[in-house]
Amino acid sequence: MRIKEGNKEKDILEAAVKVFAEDGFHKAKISKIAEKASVATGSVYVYFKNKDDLLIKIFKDLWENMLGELKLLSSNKALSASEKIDGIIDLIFDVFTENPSLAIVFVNEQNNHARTRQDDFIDYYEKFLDEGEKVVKEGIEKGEFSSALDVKIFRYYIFGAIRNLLHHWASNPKSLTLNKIRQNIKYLTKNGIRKV
Amino acid sequence: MRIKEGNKEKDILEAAVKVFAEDGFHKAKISKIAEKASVATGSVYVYFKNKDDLLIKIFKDLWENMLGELKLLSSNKALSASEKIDGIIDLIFDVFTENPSLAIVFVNEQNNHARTRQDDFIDYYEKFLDEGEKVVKEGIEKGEFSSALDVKIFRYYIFGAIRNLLHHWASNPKSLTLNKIRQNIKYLTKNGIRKV
Amino acid sequence: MRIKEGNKEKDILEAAVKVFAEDGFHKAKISKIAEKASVATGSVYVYFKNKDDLLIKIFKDLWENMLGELKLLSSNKALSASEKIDGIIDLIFDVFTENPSLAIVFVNEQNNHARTRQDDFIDYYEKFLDEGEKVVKEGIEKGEFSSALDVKIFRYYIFGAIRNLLHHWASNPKSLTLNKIRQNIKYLTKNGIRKV
Amino acid sequence: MRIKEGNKEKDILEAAVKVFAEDGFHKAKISKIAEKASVATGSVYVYFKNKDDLLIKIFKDLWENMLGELKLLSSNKALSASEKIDGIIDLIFDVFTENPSLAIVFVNEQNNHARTRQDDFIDYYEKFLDEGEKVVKEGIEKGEFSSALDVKIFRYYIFGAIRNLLHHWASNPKSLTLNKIRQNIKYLTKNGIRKV
DNA sequence: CATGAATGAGACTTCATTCAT
DNA sequence: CATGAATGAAGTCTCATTCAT
Repeated sequence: MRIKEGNKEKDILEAAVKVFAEDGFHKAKISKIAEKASVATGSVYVYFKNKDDLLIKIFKDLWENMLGELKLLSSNKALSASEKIDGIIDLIFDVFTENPSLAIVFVNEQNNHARTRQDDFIDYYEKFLDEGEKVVKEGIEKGEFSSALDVKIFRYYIFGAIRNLLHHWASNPKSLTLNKIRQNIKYLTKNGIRKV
Repeated sequence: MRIKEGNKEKDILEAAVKVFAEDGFHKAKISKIAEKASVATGSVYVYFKNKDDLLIKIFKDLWENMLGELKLLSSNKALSASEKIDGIIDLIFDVFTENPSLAIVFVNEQNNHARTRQDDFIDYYEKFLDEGEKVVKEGIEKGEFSSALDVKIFRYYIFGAIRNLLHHWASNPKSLTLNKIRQNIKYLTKNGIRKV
Repeated sequence: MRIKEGNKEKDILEAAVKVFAEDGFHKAKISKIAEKASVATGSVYVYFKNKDDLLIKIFKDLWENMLGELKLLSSNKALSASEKIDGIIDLIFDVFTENPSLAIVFVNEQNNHARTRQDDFIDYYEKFLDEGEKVVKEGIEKGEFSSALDVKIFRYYIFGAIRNLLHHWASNPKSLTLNKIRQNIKYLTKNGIRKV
Repeated sequence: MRIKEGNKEKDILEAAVKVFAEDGFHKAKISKIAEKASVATGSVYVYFKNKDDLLIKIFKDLWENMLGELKLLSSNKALSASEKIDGIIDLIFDVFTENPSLAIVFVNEQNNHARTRQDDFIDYYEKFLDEGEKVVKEGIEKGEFSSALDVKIFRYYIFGAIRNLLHHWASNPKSLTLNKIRQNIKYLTKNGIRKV
C-alpha cells in the first residue's frame, strides 16, 4: 500500500490558495495547482470533488478557525467591549498577515461564490459575524458604544473596511505598513474621523 | 433631431450590467447579454472589442461620471469638510441606489479585473479616490478631522465599508433600508462607535 | 448571416452512424465524427445536445420511419397475414441493406443504451413491435398461423433472428447473400426446420 | 486438501459479470467490481491483465463449458436430430437461467467486443456454433429437416432468436415464464408459425 | 499476494469570437 | 450595420492502471 507521504491534501489546498490569488478562481487551472503542489493533476480529484470544492474547503477552514478563536475572545469576561473590538481586528489581521494570498482569495472570490452556491462555509462565516455583533451589542448595553448605531449595519461596515484594506495591502504590500493599517482601523472604528 | 432608432450600444451595456450581476463576469454568456439587449450575438462585437471590453466600459462610464460629480462637490467653497464627506457618501449611494446591479458588478468584479489588466477606467477610479482624499486632508488642515489618521488608509477604509454595505443591500434589498445605511455610515465615519 | 449550406445536421448524423458502427459508441470520438462530416468539432454541438443525443436521434429516425412503413403495410387489406410477415421481413431487410452501418449500430448499441436511459425512440421501437404482433394475432385468428404460439414470444424470436443475421451479414458482407438470408428467414419463420 | 481461503479470481469474475450486466462494460468501474468482490482495486490486476481480460475470461469460461456440454450431447447416438436440437436449446437455457446477468453481458457485449479484438474465446464460440450446425446437417441428411434450408443461416437465425428472448427475459424476468419461452422456441424452430 | 493512493492520458463540452451573407 | 451559424481552442474531470509498501 502506497502510504500517503507528507500531507498532499494540505499541499493542494495551499497551492490552490496561491493560484486562486494569482489568477482568480475562474482563470486558475487545476493543472497549475497540481504542479505547485507537486502532485499529478488527477490527485487533486482524490482529495477534492471538483474545483469548486477547493474553494469551499478553503473558506470553510478559514471561518471555522476564525469562529473558534473569536468565541474564545468574546467570552473573555476580563475584557471590555472596546478591547474585544480591538481583539477582533487583531484576530483578522493576524490570519491574513500570515497568509496574504488568502486575503486576496477571500476578498475577490467569497462573495461571488457564496451567491451562487449554498455551502456550509457560509454558516461559519455568518456565525463569525454574529459573534462579532454580540460584542457590539454588549458594548452598547454597557454604555461603551453609542446606542445610535445599528449593529447589523456596523458589522458590514467594519468588515468591509477591513477587507478592503487587507486587499489593498495584499496587492501592494509595500505601500502601507500593516501595523499602521491596524492602528488606524482601531482608531477609526472607535473614534471616527472627528477630532476627539 | 437625431432619429431615435434605439441605442444598441447602451442597450448592450445595460444588459451586460444585469447579466454580470446575475451570473458573475466569468459565467455570463455573451449570447445571454445579446438576448437581453434584443440584438444578435454578433452585434455585441460591432460595439465592443470583446467581453472584457464590456466590463471596462461599464467601469469607465461609472468612474468618469463619479469623478465629474465629485469634482463639483469638492470644489464647492461653501461646504465644510465634514459636509463634503456627507456629500461623497450621498454621491455614491445615489448612483448605486439607482442601479443595484451596478453595485454588485462593482463589488464582485472590479478588483478581480483590475488586478490582471491595466485599463484606463482605473485612472478614473484612482482619481476619484484621490479627490476624496483631498477632502479629508482639507478637513485635517482645517482642524475638523483628527490629525492622527492616515488619509491613504482612510480612503480604503471608508470605501470598503460603503462597498460592503452596498453589496449586502443589493443582494438583500429588503434586509436593510438604504436610508438607515446611509445615515449610519455618516455617523460611523465621523464619530466611530464611541459614545459621543 | 452565414447560411446553413448543405445539410450539416444530416451529414453529422450519417457520419455518426458510420463512426459508431466502426468504433462502437463508447470508443467513438466526437472529433472523428466531425471530421467525417467535414465540420468543426464544435458544430456537432450546434445540432446535438451531446454524444448521447446523436445515438438517440439515430434510433428515433430509424424507428419512426419503420413504424410509418409498417403501418402502411399492416393496414393493407389485400394481403394475407403470411404475406404481411414477408412484407415486414422485407421492410427490415431493405432498410438495413441500404445502410449496413445502421444495422451494426442498432444491434450493438440499442439494447445497451435503451437500458440506461428512457428516450422517446423506445416508444417508436415498441410500437413497431406491437404493430408486428398485431399481424401475427390476425394470422392466428384467421387460422393461418398456429394458435399454439405465444405472440409476445414470437415477436422477440423473429426479431432476434433477423437482427443476428443482419449483424452477421453487416460484419461479413461477403459470407452470405442477403437474398438467401431473406428467403431462409421467410421459410424458417413460416415452416420451421421440419420437412414440410 | 486445499485450504479454502476464498477464491478471489472466481469472486472477481462473478462480480464483473454482475457489474457489466448492470452498468454495461464501458461504464463499469474496476473499483466497483473490486468492491463487489470484496477485494482491493489493485487485486483485480493480480488476477487479470486488464479490464478487457475480464470480459474475455467471462466469455471463454462460458463457451468452453458450453462446447464441452454440446459435444456430449451431439455425440449421443441414441438421440434423433430433432431431439438434439431440443437438447441444445435446453443447454443454452439452463446456463443463462442460472445466471441471468451472464445472459445480459453476452447479448450486450460479446458482439461489440469480438469485433475489435481477436480473442481465443471466439474460437470456442465458433466451435459451439459449428457443432450445432453439424446436428442440423445430420438432420437434413437423415431426412428429418428440410433440405431447403441453409445451415449457416439457420445457426445465426436460431441463435439470434434465443439470444433476444433470453435478453428480454433477463431484463424483465416477470414478463414471461422461461418455460413458456423454451417451449415456444422449440415449437417455432421446428414448425415455424404455420398451422401444422 | 494484497493493497489503495497516486497517476496522467484522453475526450467531452463550452462559449468567446469570427465572418459570409 | 446586423446577423447567427460555424468555429476550435482550452480545461475539467474520469478512471484504468501502476507500484511502493
